[in-house]
Amino acid sequence: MGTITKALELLNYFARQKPEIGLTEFVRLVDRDKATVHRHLTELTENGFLEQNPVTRAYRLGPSILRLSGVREATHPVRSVLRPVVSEIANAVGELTHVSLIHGDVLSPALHADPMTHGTQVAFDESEMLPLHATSSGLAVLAFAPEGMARRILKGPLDRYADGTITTASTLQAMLDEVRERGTASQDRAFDNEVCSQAAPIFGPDGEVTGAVAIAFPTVRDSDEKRADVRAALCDGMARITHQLGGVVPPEHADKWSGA
Amino acid sequence: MGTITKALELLNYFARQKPEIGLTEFVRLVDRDKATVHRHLTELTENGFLEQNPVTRAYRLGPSILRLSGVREATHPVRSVLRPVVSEIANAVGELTHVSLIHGDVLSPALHADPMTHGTQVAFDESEMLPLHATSSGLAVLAFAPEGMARRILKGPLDRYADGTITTASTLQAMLDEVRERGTASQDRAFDNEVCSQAAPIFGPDGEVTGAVAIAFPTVRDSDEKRADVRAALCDGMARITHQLGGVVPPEHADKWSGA
DNA sequence: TTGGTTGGGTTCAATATATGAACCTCTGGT
DNA sequence: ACCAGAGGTTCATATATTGAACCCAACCAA
Repeated sequence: MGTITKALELLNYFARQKPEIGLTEFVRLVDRDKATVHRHLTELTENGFLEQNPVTRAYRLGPSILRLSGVREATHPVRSVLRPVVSEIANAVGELTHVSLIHGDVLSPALHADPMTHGTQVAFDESEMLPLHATSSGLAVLAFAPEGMARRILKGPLDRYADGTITTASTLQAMLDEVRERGTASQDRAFDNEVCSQAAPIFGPDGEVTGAVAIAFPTVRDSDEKRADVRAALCDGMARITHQLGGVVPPEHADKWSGA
Repeated sequence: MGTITKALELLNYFARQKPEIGLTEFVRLVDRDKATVHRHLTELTENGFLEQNPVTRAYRLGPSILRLSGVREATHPVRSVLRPVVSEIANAVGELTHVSLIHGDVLSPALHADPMTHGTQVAFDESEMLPLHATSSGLAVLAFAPEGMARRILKGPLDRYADGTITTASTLQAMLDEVRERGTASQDRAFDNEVCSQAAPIFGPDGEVTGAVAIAFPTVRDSDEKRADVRAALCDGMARITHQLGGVVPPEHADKWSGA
């Protein structure tokens, strides 16, 4: 593993619940030598990717991140383009809606909207990468992904995240066939024991999958009626989002989302 | 210079005008060996900080940037907290308003709002770092910064950016005294030959300067009346922004901005 | 077809660069 | 006064980075 990767990995430990991390804690987290970690941290800090709380000396994400995300938004405005439509879906259904994009063999959350209409809500951590086999977003992606990706995942270890996680290649394969058929993926307690979700794929300019839009809600609010609503919202949403991002729904599959 | 810094520096070459950069172009830009640059680029790509345009194979900023900026926003919401107030100022004055934060010895833009009420407008590049001696934001910061920082800048080379750039330590020193007196900095043709600007400092929790809020407009629209308006907006804005960020205006200076 | 150019990407020996065990310093607790 | 745990530093060692040269594909012109 290269030095660059080692340093960048440090950034992944920051999350909503853990906005600041000290040197020693980092050493425990990544299990590398203190001197090494310290040098990485200072170098990241020098470049503005981290900044130090002057009183606790703990590190937190720095201003360069903001600057770069500004550039990316200005030139490739995924978020700002998506925000209105994702919010609209979230408000219509009344449940947390998020869009995630493929990044290697996991999904990277790009945007989420939470209507906050219920007392309980799904906690969505935008910093957490989503595994493909344990989320409805992942299944939606995999079902329409190129051969190689599905093969890699089917072969690889299928870690268990919650009681309902698919952990065998055969059930995953069967599930993917079903998703390909229906156009949307549905999961209950796959990633978290209290939430279920549905998702639909999003396509890029050449009709290739680039990510997924998903709606997640507490299992306790599940019902046949709700599922139908959610599915309808996703069928509508995936088309709009795909279109917004300059993508096209592959014609051979298009009918799956047009009807309902 | 460490490997990490070399790699991260690559990210700085992306800007609004240059959203995608190919391997060879990078080699020219940074003047390092192609193999080295390539390894850095691939490593950044593997970590999602870059992504490759599948057709041109050129690199652009990747999804991890979005993810991390989401985390930073969730835990340390500078942008979303600032957006309404900055927009409000921009709309009130009718000119481009931006907030920049100190990052080493330069300023890193954090947010800007452009009311787009005029035919011509200042082009603001959120990816460009602002030098302290050649921008009104920089002067506002320097005037209230700790000793050391001002000393470093006064000593260092004062590069010329435009016809009005301050390039001698003595005039800079005089200007800083004046800014400290007035509370706001004003510059004409310091960074760009067609724009002038005014700025006020922003303070952190311990009364230390953390950045500046500035209003920039084409020199052709300059007038005494406009200057007064802008200054008033900044005096109001700096207090609100400082407060929003959990900072306090140092009591010994506070009167400078309260009156007007 | 050939030959030339430009861009992306790869190889492998040489060496510059990252590493880690041990050490230092400061703070807070007892 | 002592200890524990935090952040940070040093310097010999070895490992990971480097760069000249090379390969390949696409494009262009003759």
